[in-house]
Amino acid sequence: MSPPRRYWLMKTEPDTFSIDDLQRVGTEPWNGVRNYQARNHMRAMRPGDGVFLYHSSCAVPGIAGLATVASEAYPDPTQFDRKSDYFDEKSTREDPRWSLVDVKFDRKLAQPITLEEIKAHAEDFGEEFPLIRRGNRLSVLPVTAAQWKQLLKLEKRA
DNA sequence: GCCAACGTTGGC
DNA sequence: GCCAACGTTGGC
Repeated sequence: MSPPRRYWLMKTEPDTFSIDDLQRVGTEPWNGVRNYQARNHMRAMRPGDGVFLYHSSCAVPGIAGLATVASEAYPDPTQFDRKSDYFDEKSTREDPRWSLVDVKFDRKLAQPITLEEIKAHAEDFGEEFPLIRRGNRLSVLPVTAAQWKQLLKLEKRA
């Protein structure tokens, strides 16, 4: 029996890598995550899991599109690359510290589900929803099936 | 193991 | 650009 599909939210800065970039490349190895909690969430991902792609640090922060987890977690190659910004001299190939998954483009939302809208419906998501907790900085976070459904209801169809 | 200093994130 | 919140580092 296959495990149930799970859901996640992954942040990206659109100036660096946006939903349009993901659409263009199709599938992207989600490298550069250097936070243990976020890493652990990626290690829990399974191919087929649903992903909200969230644009942060931009004019209108919010969910910009949908994607799918396209691989199991595997070692992030940039941790071994001296020339990479994500190089980690303390990581070894025998015991890699950082993991990533491949993320596959699903669709771009006609209009983003903005952080403002999400906050306005905060009561639908419960107190536990990390995205709208004060000072949240986690770049990869779990979304429950109920939250996934509720959030999609906020989408304005074209 | 505590905690101050520091760096980063991310909304505004 | 500001600043609050948070994670990490390193001295003790």
